[in-house]
Amino acid sequence: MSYSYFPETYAEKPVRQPGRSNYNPPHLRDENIKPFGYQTGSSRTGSQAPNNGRGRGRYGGGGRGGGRGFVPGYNEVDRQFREPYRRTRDQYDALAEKLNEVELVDENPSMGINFDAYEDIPVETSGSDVPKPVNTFSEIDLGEALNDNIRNRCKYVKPTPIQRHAIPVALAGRDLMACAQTGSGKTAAFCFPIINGVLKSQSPAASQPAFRRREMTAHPLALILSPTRELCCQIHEEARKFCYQTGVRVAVAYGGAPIGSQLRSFEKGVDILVATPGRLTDVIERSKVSLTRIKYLALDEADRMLDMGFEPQIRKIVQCLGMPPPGRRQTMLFSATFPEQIQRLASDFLSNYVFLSVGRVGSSTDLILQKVVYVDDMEKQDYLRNLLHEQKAKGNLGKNALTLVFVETKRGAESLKHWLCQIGFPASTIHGDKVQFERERALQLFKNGVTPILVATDVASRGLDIPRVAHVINFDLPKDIDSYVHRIGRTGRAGKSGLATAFFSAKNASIAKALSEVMKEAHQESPNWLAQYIDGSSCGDRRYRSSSRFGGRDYRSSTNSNSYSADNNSYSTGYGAADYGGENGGSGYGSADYGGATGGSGYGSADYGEATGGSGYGSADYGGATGGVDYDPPAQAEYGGHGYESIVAGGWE
DNA sequence: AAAAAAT
Repeated sequence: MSYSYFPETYAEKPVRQPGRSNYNPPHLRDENIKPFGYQTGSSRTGSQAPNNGRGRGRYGGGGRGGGRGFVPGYNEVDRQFREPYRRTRDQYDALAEKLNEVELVDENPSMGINFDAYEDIPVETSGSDVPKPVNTFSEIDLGEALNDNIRNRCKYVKPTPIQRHAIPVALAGRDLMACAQTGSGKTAAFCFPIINGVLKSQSPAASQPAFRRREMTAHPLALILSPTRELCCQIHEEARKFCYQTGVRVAVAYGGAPIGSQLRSFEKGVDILVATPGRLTDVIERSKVSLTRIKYLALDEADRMLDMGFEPQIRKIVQCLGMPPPGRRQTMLFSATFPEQIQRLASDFLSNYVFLSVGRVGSSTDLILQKVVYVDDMEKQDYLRNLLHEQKAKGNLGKNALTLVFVETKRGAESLKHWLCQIGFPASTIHGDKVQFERERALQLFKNGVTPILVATDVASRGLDIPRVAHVINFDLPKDIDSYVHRIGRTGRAGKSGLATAFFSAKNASIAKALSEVMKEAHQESPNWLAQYIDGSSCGDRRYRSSSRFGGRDYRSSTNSNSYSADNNSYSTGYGAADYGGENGGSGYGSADYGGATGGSGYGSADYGEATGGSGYGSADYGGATGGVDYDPPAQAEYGGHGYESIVAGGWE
């Protein structure tokens, strides 16, 4: 197919028409939302969009509009940063410096942590001489600059339970294995002690003479490892917020992104390096980074990092690439789940460690309303369509709620997204077959509400903190209960409530037992029919059983454990619509959030066009967008609701 | 049998 009428240069240099566009995509027409990008007003959106398949070459330049619309000043720095050709080394450094010091503002300050939700949560610690927990940040000596950032910049008022217990342990220099429910503030729990330690070490990289001379090998004092690139970025951003104006240098190393800029960022010194394993190994082997001065090692999602596929890489990094041995470094492992055999494996990396668990290991929070429905594989799409239509019609999750749909395979993700777009639900996908650039953009489009549905593989199951995800749908249930726990943990974060719906089919018998246990622990009602799948094929599956049954326990023993709050009273969570309904309607997507975004450079129209159709699905998507299929709800979109049993709790209305 | 993680 030829689009010769459409000049090639057009895509490389998107034409910006002055003024605002009148175009408002159909799915937003009756809702007065203007997400990123629409304000730039290119006539290309939809109607003229070319059908170019993957289109990356063409869109290379236009793609990245306003990923950071909420960060004042960031776009300008970012834009300059992306025009390397005419810049000298010094200009580069100046820009890098500026980028490092750009103030990251909390995207959504109104979404503070709801601490009431965490009261009476059971906490278990074990190990010798466990340091006492604290109740306030001021009880901890984190230093003036860090305290100021915590209180005034990040608006953290008081520590979450995991922070109350983990920070004193970490500050005492002890190794730590910590389990805490999803969304309860683990990142800060390991970042604060690390930053404090770096500050106390008297030699933050910026002041080291070696780096004034641009020594070619960086020697970070702290290493934070994560299992996915997106999580790596997220931790890096968090850490930079905490480090603002402390002089502590945070750098990031992950695959799929150009290595050059990452390497340059190391040259002026690194105190804290946030990395994924592959790229880290690469930069170590190029002698750009050395681990010999590591004093702090943190593994986020530690159980994932140490499971079968990952463990050799981690072992290599921790044991073979110059890292000081346990005892000469401080090691902290964090996760929401920690199967016993992984704990056993992890003890290789630890020395006289404290085990800490807030809530039960591998349990989900009460804040998430979990539903399981039986849906035949053939009927899943129909069911999903009804569910989404009902959700939209009732608006019971709030107007701007985001829905995260998990599927089993990368291909499945693409085809489901394609179908969703066709029936009038703007969706995008994130999975490992996409290039990093596309992955990050999909996430951004989802966060911004341009595509309020994200279809994802397990790449998005762990750690990602996406505000306003009101509904997690397990279109395909995972084989592994830990994955289920992490997936549903994308909602119900920071003390907010959330909804999780699982489509259970005959294929999922192996997870039935573990699933009903997880639901029981979180005080959820599991349907009676689920029991009939339990005794059949699941009894042989020891792995899932053990992870659930021994959950909450330090595998070493339970004899020396101290219980701080034994009573496991269920706290009332109130599944009213407040969290995702009125509250967000007011402050979430109000002018504040999108005001900033609109002022930014926004998404170029090229971006929007491609994202709408989704990239990587060949011509049909783009053609679809052009023909108005993707964004034009088909006739049958009117929702009857007949014969469709409502599975959403009454309380949500 | 799938997903993720370096080029």
